[in-house]
Amino acid sequence: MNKSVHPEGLSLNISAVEREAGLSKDVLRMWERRYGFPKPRRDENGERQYSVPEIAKLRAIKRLMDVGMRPGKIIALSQEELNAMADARAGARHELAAPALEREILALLKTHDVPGLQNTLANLLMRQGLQKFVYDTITPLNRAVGAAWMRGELQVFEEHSYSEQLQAALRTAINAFPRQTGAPRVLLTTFPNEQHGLGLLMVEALLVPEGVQCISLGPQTPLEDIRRAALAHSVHIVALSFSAAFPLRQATDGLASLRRQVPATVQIWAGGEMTRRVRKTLPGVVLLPDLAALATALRSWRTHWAPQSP
Amino acid sequence: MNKSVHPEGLSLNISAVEREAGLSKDVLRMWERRYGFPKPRRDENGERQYSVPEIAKLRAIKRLMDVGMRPGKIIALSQEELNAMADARAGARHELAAPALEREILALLKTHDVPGLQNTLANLLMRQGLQKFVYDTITPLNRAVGAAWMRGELQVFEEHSYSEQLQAALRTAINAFPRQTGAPRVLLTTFPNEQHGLGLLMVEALLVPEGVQCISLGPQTPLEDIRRAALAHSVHIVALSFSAAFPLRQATDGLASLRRQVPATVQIWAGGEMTRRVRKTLPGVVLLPDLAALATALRSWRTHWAPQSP
DNA sequence: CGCTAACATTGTCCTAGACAAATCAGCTCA
DNA sequence: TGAGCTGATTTGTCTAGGACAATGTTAGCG
Repeated sequence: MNKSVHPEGLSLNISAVEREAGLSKDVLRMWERRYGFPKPRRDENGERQYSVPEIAKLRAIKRLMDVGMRPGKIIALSQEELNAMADARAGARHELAAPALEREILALLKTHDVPGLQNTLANLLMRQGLQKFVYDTITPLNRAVGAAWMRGELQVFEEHSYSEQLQAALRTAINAFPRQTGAPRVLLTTFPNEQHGLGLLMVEALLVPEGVQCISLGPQTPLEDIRRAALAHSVHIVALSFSAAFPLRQATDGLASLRRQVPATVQIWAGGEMTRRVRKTLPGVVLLPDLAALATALRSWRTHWAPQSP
Repeated sequence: MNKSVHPEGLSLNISAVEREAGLSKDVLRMWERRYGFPKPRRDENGERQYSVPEIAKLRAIKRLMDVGMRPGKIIALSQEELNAMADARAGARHELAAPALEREILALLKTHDVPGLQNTLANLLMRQGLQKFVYDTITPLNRAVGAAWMRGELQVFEEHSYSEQLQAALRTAINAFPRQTGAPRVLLTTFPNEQHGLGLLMVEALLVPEGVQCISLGPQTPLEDIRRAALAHSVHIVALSFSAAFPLRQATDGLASLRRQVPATVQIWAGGEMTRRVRKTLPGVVLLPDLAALATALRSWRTHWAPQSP
């Protein structure tokens, strides 16, 4: 079964790599066959044992693939070349924005100053207000933390710590708002296999101050239950969040299927990093490639639908 | 609802079933080989197309397996027999007490009254205080919800909704306490493959009012990073939570390994339903089979908090 | 009783081939 | 120029059954 524990840290089996790198077992085996990388050594039972540098490189490749690169083009590159590539992309996109704050937060994370982190986040939240906090602080911060993690500057537990503190802060702020009863009523969740609940919380943080009634199911709801929940709560909108790593195919199939299963009067919104990779338009699904699109979609819903009730 | 579409509603491919039922592709294929169920029809490419009743039965089987049944014993039963089995299990455990509160909450869940649920929870929390709320309300409530889910009285999404509301309430209440700086400092997390974070939140809710400084990493921290985090934060205690279904062996191996990796002066606490199944005593690991044991362990730590054996 | 050893059950990993789906490159035509 | 089409290339998922590791159960022995 799962002997994924790597107590002495030397190597991991294929299941563990699937988890750590986010690449399916099938893909790992296929790359080995086709490209010759990764080429893990085998244990006495002939099972693959991946080394730590191999995993690091796999993560780097995955990360680049998540923003559109194709494996064949980059799999032969060295770790340094991959890092350079990622830096180039990240740098190009937002070198203008003042990274002072980001540097400060990263420093707090690296020195494991949890109270300092809590203070800083709470402070920013108070000063900026919830919505501005999400737009102007969390979004670039997430990017910076993701990039630092990729470069190996952050440990896994430091990233966990960041995520946990942020969620605590957001949750508290959201709950401070009076309970909403207005329209629209929005169902919030993610598909199975999508672990990241932070996106949901960010969406909720943007919607609740607008008087939207949010019903969150947390992450990982089976499709069938999303359908049932949408009907049971008579929601106007079902909003799904997808992180960059989510398999495109699974998302589009699932969205199409969901579209067929809920009444046409119910809108389906799909947001998160992943949606930037979507090429074809999905009929009956509103794509929200960034948070600004969320505000637009809400305004649009209110002008077109608010008078009637579905 | 819109009846014109029953598009693909009639069958799903193996990936979709993996998601919906929570059973891996390997397992689905192996069951077919070994037990002859499920036996999906094949499409024109020879690929498996599972029917809706098959998926329903797979879900029922999975549910029973999560509470310890073995597939070989139940896979041949009919859907009705499976349901009966679930009833028996759920009923047995909880026939004595179905107090008013639990019935009330279940009713709120079944009528999808989210505001009502929020109100009721917030009300209880205020009246009882955080710790008593955890002991006297959440613990029996979790049991009741689990039993109802077993019996098929609750949908997956209703259970998600419960969990989400509860976490929101707890998180807010915890954050309302002033930041702690005292001793002990406790690191909170779970092993990989342990999804359930509610237990962590409950522990935090009990410790924070006692002046304990909690550092939570959320669920699913790799062993190696638990070690690093323990050292980086110089914690006095590492507390881990395990739900009932967690593989015993994986837990004991992991705990033993962790014990070797962190200094002997750092205590390791292991709590959650799973720990009731542990027979042998794990040297250097404090088992907390229930929440009362947590309070005891804390008191014990505080009375002789001089570092133990070198 | 509590322990270990043998046995039964169950899940994961293996190979390697087929083919579907996405993307790219080159072409034609408005 | 650029919009659309076609075919080639790349990439991911599915298939099959065998091997064996991990786990649970039972029997036998102190």
